Amino acid sequence: MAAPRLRIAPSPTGLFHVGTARTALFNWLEARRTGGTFVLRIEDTDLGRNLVEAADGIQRSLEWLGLDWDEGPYFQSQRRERHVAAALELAEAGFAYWSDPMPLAPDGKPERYDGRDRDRGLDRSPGRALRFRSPDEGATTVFDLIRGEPTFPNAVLEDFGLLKSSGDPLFLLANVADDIDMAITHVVRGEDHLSNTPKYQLLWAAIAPSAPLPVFAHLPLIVNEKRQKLSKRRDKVSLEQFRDDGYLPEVMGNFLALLGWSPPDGRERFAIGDVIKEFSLADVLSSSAYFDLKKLDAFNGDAIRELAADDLFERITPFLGTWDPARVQPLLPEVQTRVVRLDEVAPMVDFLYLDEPVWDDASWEKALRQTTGATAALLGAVAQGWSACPWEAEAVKAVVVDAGTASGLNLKKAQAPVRVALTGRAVGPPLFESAVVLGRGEAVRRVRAALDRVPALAP
RNA sequence: GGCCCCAUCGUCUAGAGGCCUAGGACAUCACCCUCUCAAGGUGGAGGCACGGGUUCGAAUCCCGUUGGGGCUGCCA
Repeated sequence: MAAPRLRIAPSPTGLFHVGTARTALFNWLEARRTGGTFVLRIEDTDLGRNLVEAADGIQRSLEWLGLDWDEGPYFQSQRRERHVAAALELAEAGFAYWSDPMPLAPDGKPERYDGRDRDRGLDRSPGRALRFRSPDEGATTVFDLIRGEPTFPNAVLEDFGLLKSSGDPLFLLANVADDIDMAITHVVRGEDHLSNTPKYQLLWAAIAPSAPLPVFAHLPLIVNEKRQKLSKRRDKVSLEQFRDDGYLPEVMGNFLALLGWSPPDGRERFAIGDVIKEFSLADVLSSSAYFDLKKLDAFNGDAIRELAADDLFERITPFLGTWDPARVQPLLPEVQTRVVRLDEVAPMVDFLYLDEPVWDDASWEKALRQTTGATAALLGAVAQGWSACPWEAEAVKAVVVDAGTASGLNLKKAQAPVRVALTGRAVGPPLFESAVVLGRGEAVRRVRAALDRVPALAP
């Protein structure tokens, strides 16, 4: 048997959908496992909805995930003539017929087509669309690696459109014609296409009766918490968004692979490249999968913690914007166990870069309560101690411990106002390491500045 | 409405008739550790939608019910 040919065929109508990413991944895995060919085809037939930058976004997203393609990108819009020619041949052969627009319903949309033009023998003319004449009898069976052999009565298939009244090709026509021309052998796509597949097969047989039909694999849908297909309108679905939020590409690939499939040995954490040999479309589950952000976060946090220091440094740099990453580098090991996403780093260490920390009043009030009337004495002692002690974490800590003891406060309480003084917040990376990185001068200055904010008449 | 698909802890899943007293992961709860917050460690709670069959034996096979979803566009 000839080497398989698979394709990912996204439409450039917006950001890259995670569902498309998962479909691309499974196509890629199957292509790589079998030594087949992975084709990228941009389905931009709907000129009105295309976004020029989206096609580029598709390619960059695939690259980001590490999914390389062997052919393409092909652009469907550039194959318009071939699609139209195929459609006209279909009309000529009686597989399709011309049809007038349907009257508008009260809601302003055209009514559902009822087959009224089937036998009118209308000519091709401006304003008329071309429709496929679906068989009235018989049934069409789809051979699906994941779902078995669903069979559809042909009578329920509507006479779907091939060409718009503008003359432009529609999805099914372009999709099938291209799959024929590109000799696609495996159509791996979302389950939402399953119901369209009998139409796909009928069209294929009409255009290229001698070409063997591809084998199908309809992947389970990725759904939201309401178990509905992920939608761009209500759900967070763009890969670009996940990238910008600081999810690691290898984690996204790993997580997406687990939606509907798992390696035979049951392990959950893996690189997609390591799982090629174990992958099998036949092992893909058939029930829909919820996209669980919590689990993605857990995976991402784990992966961040496993990063080597220099790797982490490189990955964090773009998330710091204009800030010099070298400044935070000494604190990175402490930051590493505290972030789940890369975009959490900047707000966690902003105090190192800003002239004044972002002051959180609630944190300060809480710190004052923990130290009651001793805040001023405590901060005074810390400022004095820090001015003279060796500038390393242990010594810096000892100063706070001693200052606390002198005020009758344990370290847990004593560190609170000091932390707010330095970082502006009640939570953050370990205080003493942070102080060391901040620098003696600035640290002491901030403690003194905080001293001025202690209420004169403490409760 | 019609057609099609689906159904194991809250979630992702393991499970292809006896290995199941249903395993793992995330989430959750408790405890330990602890300068905040994390991380880490230990332990706990939690599921085969329901009803019929088939079988010596069913989470696994069959039928039905219920529930959920998809498609039904001159979108893809």
